[in-house]
Amino acid sequence: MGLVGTRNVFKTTSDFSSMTHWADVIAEDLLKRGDKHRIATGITPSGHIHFGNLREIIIADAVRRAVEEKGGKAEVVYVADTFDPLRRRYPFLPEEFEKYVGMPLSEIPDPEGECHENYAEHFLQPFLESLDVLGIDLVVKRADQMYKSGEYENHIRVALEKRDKIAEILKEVSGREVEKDWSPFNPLCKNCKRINSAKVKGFDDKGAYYSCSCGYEGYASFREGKLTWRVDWVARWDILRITCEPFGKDHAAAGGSYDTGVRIAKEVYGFEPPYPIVYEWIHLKGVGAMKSSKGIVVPVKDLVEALPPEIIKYIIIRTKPERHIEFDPSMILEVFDEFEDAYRRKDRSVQLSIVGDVVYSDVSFRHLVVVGQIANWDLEKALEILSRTYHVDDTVRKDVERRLIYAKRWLEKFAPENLKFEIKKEIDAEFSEEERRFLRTFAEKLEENMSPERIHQLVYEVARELNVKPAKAFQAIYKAILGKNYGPRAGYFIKSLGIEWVKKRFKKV
RNA sequence: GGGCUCGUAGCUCAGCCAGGUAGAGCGACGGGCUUUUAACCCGUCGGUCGCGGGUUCAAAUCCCGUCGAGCCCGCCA
Repeated sequence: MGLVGTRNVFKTTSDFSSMTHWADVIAEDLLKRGDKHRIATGITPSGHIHFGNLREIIIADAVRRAVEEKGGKAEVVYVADTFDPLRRRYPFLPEEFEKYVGMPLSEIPDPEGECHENYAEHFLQPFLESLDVLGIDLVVKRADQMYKSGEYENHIRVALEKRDKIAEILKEVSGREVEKDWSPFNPLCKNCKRINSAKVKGFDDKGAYYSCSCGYEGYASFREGKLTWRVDWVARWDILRITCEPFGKDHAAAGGSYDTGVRIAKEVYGFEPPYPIVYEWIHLKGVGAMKSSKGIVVPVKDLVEALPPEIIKYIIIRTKPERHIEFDPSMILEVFDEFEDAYRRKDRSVQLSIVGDVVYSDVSFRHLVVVGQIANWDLEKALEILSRTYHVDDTVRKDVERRLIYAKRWLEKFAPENLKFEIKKEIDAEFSEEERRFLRTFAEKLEENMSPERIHQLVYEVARELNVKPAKAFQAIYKAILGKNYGPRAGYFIKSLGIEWVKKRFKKV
């Protein structure tokens, strides 16, 4: 079977929209070039890694899956730019961090105490844990370790030897002339520990002589410094044998780092640059693009705690990379609806989003939010409630067990207030004579075996009988149970609470 | 100055790559049932496909131009 068989399977499913999914289009393109691929991603851990950053990784993962499903081999590599200098003291950093500006992130202490080995790890670790939850398999490389272990040595030497050629390309492509004493290699100063302040004065085949703005003059081996970004990126492609890389549109601008990278790859190092996937930014509704530097951010960690992984991935995968995403945390419930609907249609974006062997039942997330609150988040209780309206089999049980937790966290973190309720232990409201009469009569007529629909109907019947407005009747019911005058659909709600309990409660008013 | 993306129903978007005279969801409106956790069902309304040219028997779709919106070109994805 192999390739052709696999391909046909997905033809039929994705044909629902009569359009091939972007990840499949890219995968097909890649497979025309070869059947083994390595997809690179890279994020600088200079601050909280956020939802916007995540887009790059999820795109890479989706493409990897598409390539594999079509019979190719692929893996995702994540290079953390841990050797980049701290550009400036960000607003979230303590004042004393001023002194670390210019030093590599891997050489600076954890900004929040001793919890991690260094600055970079502090932001990197939680992100990597989140990726694990998202079911994204990748090879993690840390730039500082790559440099320190000598993986870059040859490429640094070549860059220094061909310094003029690189300068020429930079000028031709970007239109910017580099300074006379420019060098593609930035030594790490032994004295001030900064990686962006030393000028290269000369080099041999093991290292470079430099003079730093701090006054120090010395010699750095090719393991004690890094290449400037535009060259670093290209060297990385070559060292790691990268065939494909998603990157933000900033790098894609004409004369930007991808453009110069293409020429440096071909003319300096002599290899074919990777297949580019340019993607747009994720905007926070009403706020603008997410920027670590501006503090406009939804940290990946928060997201992963409150939303099932497939939903997070779906938000990104259903949208073509080149389109920007308007992310509105308050509207997430609609995304759940859409996802559940797409799940039933076996939508391609859903296939690419699902982690492992997760199977959905017919219980909607919306429903779980209500049931969970009634059951006070107790799984068995929730299942018991559900069993009144669903056939609870193993699939439902397993699904509810997993998603109930998310329903709870989502409710706490993102849900609008009007979806939240709490069953009062004791009646906690004032009632008019009319309301009392209604509740008592209603309680008397309520019978154990009534269906939710029947109960709902009964509200109207009793209200009519007593000449009470239905709206008043419902309000009385919610006041007696929740202490508010609105709540979940009454019939179903009462059934879920247990007829006996409700009868008793209403008689007490 | 250069580049990218977008402009299709009130809103969010699909359709464009491989042209065949417009789709979905939501909303609105009407009804099923005289508000009940964004309840469900049925139905209706709703678009000069930003604008102007060109190619074609045929253009939302291809080409050229133009306007508008957003964004990127200091290593901020």
